Amino acid sequence: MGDRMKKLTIKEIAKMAGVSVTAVSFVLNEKPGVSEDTRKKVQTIIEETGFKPSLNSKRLVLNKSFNISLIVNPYSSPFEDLFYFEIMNGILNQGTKHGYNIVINKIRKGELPDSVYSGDADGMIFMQDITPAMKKKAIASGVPFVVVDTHDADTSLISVSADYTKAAHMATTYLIENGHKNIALLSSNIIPDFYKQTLQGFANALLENSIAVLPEFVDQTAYNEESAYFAAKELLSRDNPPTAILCAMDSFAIGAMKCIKEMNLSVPDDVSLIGIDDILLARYIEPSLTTVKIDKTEMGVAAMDLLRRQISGKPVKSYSIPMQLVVRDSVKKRG
Amino acid sequence: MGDRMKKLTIKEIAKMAGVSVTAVSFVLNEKPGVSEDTRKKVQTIIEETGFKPSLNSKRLVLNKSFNISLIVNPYSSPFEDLFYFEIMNGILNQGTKHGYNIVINKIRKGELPDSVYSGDADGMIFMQDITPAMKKKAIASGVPFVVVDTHDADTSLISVSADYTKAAHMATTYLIENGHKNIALLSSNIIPDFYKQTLQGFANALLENSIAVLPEFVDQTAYNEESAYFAAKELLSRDNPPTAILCAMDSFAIGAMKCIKEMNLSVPDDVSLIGIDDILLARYIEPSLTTVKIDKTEMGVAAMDLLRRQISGKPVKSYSIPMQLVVRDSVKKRG
DNA sequence: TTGAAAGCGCTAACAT
DNA sequence: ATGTTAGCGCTTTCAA
Repeated sequence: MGDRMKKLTIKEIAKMAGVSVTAVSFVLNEKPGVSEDTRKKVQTIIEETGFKPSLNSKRLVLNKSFNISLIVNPYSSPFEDLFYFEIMNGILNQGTKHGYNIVINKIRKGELPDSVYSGDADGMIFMQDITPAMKKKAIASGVPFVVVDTHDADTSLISVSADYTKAAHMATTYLIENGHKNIALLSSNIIPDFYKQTLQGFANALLENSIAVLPEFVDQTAYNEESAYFAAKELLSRDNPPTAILCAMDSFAIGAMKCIKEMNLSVPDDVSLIGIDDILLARYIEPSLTTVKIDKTEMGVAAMDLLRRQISGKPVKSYSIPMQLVVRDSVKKRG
Repeated sequence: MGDRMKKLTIKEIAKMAGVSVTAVSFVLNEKPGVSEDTRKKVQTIIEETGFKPSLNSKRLVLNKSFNISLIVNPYSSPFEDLFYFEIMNGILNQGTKHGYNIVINKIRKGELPDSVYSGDADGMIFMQDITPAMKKKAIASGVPFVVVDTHDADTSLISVSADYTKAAHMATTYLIENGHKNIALLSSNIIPDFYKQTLQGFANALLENSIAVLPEFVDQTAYNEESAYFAAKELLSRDNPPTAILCAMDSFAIGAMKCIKEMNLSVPDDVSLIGIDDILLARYIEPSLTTVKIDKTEMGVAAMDLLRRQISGKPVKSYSIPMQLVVRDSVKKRG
């Protein structure tokens, strides 16, 4: 309340409190160098007036933007968006907690957002793998960054991601434990390392249980729900079709499930399905999807923490997210 | 490329081009007042050096943040988040197009984000209705704002929203056209105006077709998927149960559908279901949900446009989003 | 412990 | 058309 006459600045506050601007600045930033007395006086005035220092000035003088640029790929399917939406929540909470604005930016024409070049980002978080060209640009920009949900084997990049080798291993083992032997893998070669990882986890689990890995049971042609639909059709049209399919992403499982139903087969009675990710939808489809849950909120939190460490010049290491099996209704125990 | 020695500033560029900083500033901002010759010279240097002016300085001198604060409610269910996610996309695209950063903020302890008070937002977009207290604070802040997806009857607020009266009317009419007479409404009284609107659209459609509005067929106790589940159970346990239910939100329909299935009834054979919103999930549940689609991306675009007009001091009027029926599989034609 | 004052990198009013 | 310069509101060095 009170007078809207004069715009409040640190100078005004100083005058009102009868002290120097330096004193006010110190109080605002909780720095030592002012007497208890002065501090009290200033605090009182600040509270009475509801003064909030201008972030813009602070930005200029400190050459810091207090912005974190969250960079998303413009071409992601709704399901992927769903996946990233949860990550965003973690980033947002953790960022706000530490005084950062989270600014959403999309990649346009293969370029980093302008704001990065205008010094308007203290750090960047890339959602999803980035191209080599983008990687180069990111490094050249000199702005600290971390990549979330990467499958890139390049260990020089700081990243937060899930270990899909482990996830695939976990899922496959669960299938085997439930009596399945004819198990297919439905994966994607769009991201080479993703394919490598899922295949490796899948194959290892099979081999550990003395089950052969058959090439005709490994499909790498999926990249979204629809392509997974056709891949599943292919897989199930064989003479000796699999009794279970490991879908490297939940969204693939959704496509596969659609296909199976349309073939008048039943999940899980005829074909069992297991996914990886645990996207929101996994609970709601029918039957609900058994999957390996990757904690996406935690991915966001971890990404933000890693970025903050980088910004303050501390050493950082990439982080791998723990995961766990979520049993629902899409896998059947076989005699 | 080039020397990282000297930090590039407008001053440096001016020196390199052999002109004044004013000239450079004019060129950067595409203002008149420089000769073609000078403009060329400056542009060349800018391109060669890849100079990007500091946004921070610009902010300070123009007393503008170039940030739009997107304020979200921290307590929203995943389905609502889904709804807002699409709106966000529209806001983001339109904002970026006009040089604004979109900063995500959550309401904490009933307070506007700090950044609003620190002059760090040129405008605010509230996702979802705001409380009267928040409304007061928003107005007092002096920062232009628009509310997206409001049901508030207060016309002094600038908002972008869907006309739920119309949506309910549309949905009910469709049910009637399909031979239904015993139709129930499943709505929410959490937001009073939302209830009023949906009820009105529902009742009008009924009355226009000479069908009585029965109080026992109007339920206002839903507010999320779970509560809708119980509300549906109540509705369907009557002696003379409805053959169709209008669910005021798709998420209610999801709860209702679960209930119906668990009662060993079929959608749509025993009970038809229609929703409003067309959230992503509506396509994926089984049976897929017939609903009234509200274009959420367009809501975001419209909100951003309204906000920009406000910021530049132009007159603005609240905007109502067009909608359309999306026929899927949850409504059955009755003899 | 205190305060004066020099910038941070821009924009724009003003003078030339 | 061009250049000079005074700020914008802070932080921080330096002197008192």
